[in-house]
Amino acid sequence: MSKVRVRFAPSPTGGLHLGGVRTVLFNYLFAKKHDGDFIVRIEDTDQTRFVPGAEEYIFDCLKWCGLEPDESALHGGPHGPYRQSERKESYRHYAEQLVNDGYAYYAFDTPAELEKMRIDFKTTENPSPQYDGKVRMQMKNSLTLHANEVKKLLDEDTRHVVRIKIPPNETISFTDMIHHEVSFDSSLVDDKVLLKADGMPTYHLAVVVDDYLMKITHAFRGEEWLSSAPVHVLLWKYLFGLTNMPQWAHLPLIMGPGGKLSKRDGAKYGFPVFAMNWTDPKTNELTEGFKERGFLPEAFINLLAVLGWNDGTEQELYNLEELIEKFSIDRVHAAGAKFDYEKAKWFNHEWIKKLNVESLRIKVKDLLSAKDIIVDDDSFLDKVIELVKDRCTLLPDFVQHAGFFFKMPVKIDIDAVKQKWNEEKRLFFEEYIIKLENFQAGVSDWKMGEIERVFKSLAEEKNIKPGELLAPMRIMLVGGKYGPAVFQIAELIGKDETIKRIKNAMLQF
RNA sequence: GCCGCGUUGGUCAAGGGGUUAAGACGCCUCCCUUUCACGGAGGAAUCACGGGUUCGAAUCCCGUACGUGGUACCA
Repeated sequence: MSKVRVRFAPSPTGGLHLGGVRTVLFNYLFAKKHDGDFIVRIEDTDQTRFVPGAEEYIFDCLKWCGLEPDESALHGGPHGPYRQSERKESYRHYAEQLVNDGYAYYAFDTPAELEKMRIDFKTTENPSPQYDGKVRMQMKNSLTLHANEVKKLLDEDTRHVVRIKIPPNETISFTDMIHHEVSFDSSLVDDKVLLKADGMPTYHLAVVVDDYLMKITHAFRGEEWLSSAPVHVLLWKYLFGLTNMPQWAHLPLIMGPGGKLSKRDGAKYGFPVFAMNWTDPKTNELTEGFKERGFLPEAFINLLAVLGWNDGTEQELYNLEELIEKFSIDRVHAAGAKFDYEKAKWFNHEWIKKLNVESLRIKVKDLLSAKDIIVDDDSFLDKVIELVKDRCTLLPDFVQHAGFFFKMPVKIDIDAVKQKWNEEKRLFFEEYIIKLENFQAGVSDWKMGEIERVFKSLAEEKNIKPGELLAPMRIMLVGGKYGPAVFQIAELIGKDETIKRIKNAMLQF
């Protein structure tokens, strides 16, 4: 029985964006679902495109998402190597085999000559002429030149490329797992470059050769590749046989609010487009990632999975195990989807509520300490997290909602109190402080119910509505109009701290 | 321009000949809450258009429009 083997080929040109992560995710889910191998092919050859640090970055992202490739496969597994640079020799071999078999040819045209062709053949009906069956016989290649001349040029090491010779008037069709039957008229496909002048393969050659050598059975990639699929199908036919070709799945594109989701200027959307922070080594420009924005990996994976896929039920929240169990390629949409950041935040909120305290503790602690809020008692932190997590959408929200339990608020929303502040209320709080000071030092006495009872009876005595006093009390303790019940906060931060905060705040009113 | 792929509320979507066309996000109203949330109950809002086929079309077919991708010695 042949085992399922899928591979993800990270594009080394920049950060790992939403579409990229979803492609990996679907690869991963499919592999795990069928108990197969999930491996990575690294395109590290092309000097002009490979960006230093990109490989490590991609693995960091995959690790964060919990989608790491199978180790054994990565490091010298049975069908390695997985680095394109380590296969350099074989691409030339296959390219030459194609030429010898008459399926490809050497082309000696210079960039200037190509440019000239594009101008000469340009018409209104055909604004961008291709190097194809209609023009190839008028170009400088091994089809038009005499054999001797070709040999001479080759011997002289003349710069040349290898191009595939697309046959005329054929219908090239294949079955895509998502789009089903897809077909192309070969006369409309151009003679794509297979081997570049520097000896490096283009994606077209590399992907076919690698998939064959790596024994890939199913290939998932973005829909932007659908147009070049006929070239790949032909290469499979010429090189390894159509029966060995992997099953294709061209995944729908993820779109931004105004159209296609661009990797660049993710800032204009107001939400991240990369999994993790990415610094462009050329420009040193930093693009914020979902991780740093405060997303949980569980939520990130979840929201991406249901963008273009659903299991037919009303379930929307899935963990990785459930996704593996429920995933089915048949239920992946053919249509592209617009990314909705509001819904993305909802997923994160749901996951924060769903996750237990242990999973949140370290993340919250790090966030707080980054704001100089020191947590020395983990069990106290746990209580606080449990208390406030329902009101946190993004992880950094914990700073606002949990910070005041550990540190007196630096900024107090004075304006919210000032207009309604008066001498009566001042008197109330002065007396309340005295009452609070009378609480026994023993912890058992300092309970929210008791603190509240004292508050209310004093308010009644002073003939002030408790509602009038609760708002200032809250602002004194937390700094703003948010957070859990006031007296619960008072209980948690303790007697001394409560009194200290009331005193401190009154000075400012 | 040509080629490919697509089109159910603002967004994600279920539904694949007969449904009052699910559900979720967002938005609005109300309840709960002497804050902010959570939670609960409601509400507004959809089958791109035109032709067929059929007793019957969101669903099948053909056009058109629109969107999107490709049209590189980028992936």
